[in-house]
Amino acid sequence: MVNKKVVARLSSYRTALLRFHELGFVKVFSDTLAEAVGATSAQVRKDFSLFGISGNKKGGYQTDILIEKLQSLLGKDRVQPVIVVGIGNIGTALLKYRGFEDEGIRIVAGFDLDPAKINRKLKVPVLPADEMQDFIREQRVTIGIIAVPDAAAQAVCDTLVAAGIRGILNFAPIVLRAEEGVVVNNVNLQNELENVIYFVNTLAKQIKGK
Amino acid sequence: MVNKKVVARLSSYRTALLRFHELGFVKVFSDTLAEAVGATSAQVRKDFSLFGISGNKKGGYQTDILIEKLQSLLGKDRVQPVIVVGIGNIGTALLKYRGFEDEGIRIVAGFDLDPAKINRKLKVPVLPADEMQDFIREQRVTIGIIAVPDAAAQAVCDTLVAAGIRGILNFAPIVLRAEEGVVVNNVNLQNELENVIYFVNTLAKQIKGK
DNA sequence: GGATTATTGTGATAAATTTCACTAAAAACC
DNA sequence: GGTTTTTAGTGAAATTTATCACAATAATCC
Repeated sequence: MVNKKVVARLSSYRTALLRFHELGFVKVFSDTLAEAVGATSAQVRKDFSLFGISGNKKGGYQTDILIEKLQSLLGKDRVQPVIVVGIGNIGTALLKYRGFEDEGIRIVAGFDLDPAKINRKLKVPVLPADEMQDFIREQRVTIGIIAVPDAAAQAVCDTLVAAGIRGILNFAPIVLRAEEGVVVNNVNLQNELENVIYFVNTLAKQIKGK
Repeated sequence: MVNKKVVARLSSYRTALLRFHELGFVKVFSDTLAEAVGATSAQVRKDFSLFGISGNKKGGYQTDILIEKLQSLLGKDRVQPVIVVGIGNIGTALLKYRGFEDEGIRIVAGFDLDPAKINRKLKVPVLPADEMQDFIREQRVTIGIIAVPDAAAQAVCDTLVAAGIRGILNFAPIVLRAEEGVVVNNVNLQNELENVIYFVNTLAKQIKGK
């Protein structure tokens, strides 16, 4: 069954494959790829099998074809417009990050309540929050990133969904409630850091899972 | 068995509990907490049981005591000094984020190769990369955040570990190799966003897992 | 062209994680 | 003080996820 973890591995395979391709690898084997992403070769093959991707007995997978298939699965064959709500520290980092452009992701605008943050002249403009819904509808944006304080996150989520957003990457440390059919993925950087601290303090070796 | 996922839930329980405490909740029940973090009540109890945390039949858990125990488990009873390597977009966001201070995490310095980024006058100074090892040793820092380009990440990792770093939060999209006993936690924001895009494109409802 | 080798694809198995469902105990009620 | 109610704690069961191990097959070698 396709779940978050498998899709995350798909992304990792793709990233690794782009490197291999750059290095001139015409074909790649499941165990090479496995090593590159920290998985087992059987898992790589099982994952591919799940998405109907097949290779060649003895010949491995042809790098460019494989990349092509992953691109398609991950929605890279068209540019995905994304907005960022909350132009604080993380929001700003995401707005400024130029690497997304090469990856089929275009941050098209940021939104904030604070008038001091508004700037329409930027390559990626920062607009007032009250223009957000119209913008989403007009530009047909379906993906949003929430990077506002936790107290505001649910309201922002509701507004986004009402305007047509179907997928949310949420950095606020709360569980967002959204109607069926809306994808919510939570990232909590403080939790991630606390995880490291926990395992360092308990002298564990490698973090299991993820 | 204690794994990354359980510890992540521990962090989430703690965050939710702080809110409950602020709202004046003296005690809290497993299903209240479960709802707040998007888990089941049985899971909350199992998790607590794993860490030897117990409540009261019918009475739930006393909020302040529970918070105290989680604080201790997550290393909040002493301030954890952390350094950030790579003062790009994410690195800058982490350096500037003031919220860590209240959470027992102190970003004590940033490091970068680019002389233009160096600034010793800041509240959190940004120092040249070649001062990093001495700094780590002198300040006895054990946790590091890697926010450098992927090509540089492994070298930074090696340097950090050689200087005494025991835990790494890695934002570079590669698998870091580190000796046994060094904790590595990988966060890949592009993957997280691609995950949302995938599930939106395949019309899925809620992301399973995580 | 037959034998050998390397690698995929996958059913079976194992391991990990979560949920179920029930017991026990404490509190509240009458 | 007994009865009822509520919730923790936890073995057992179910589900999910990952690994194993081997058959099938294509390339290579001799």
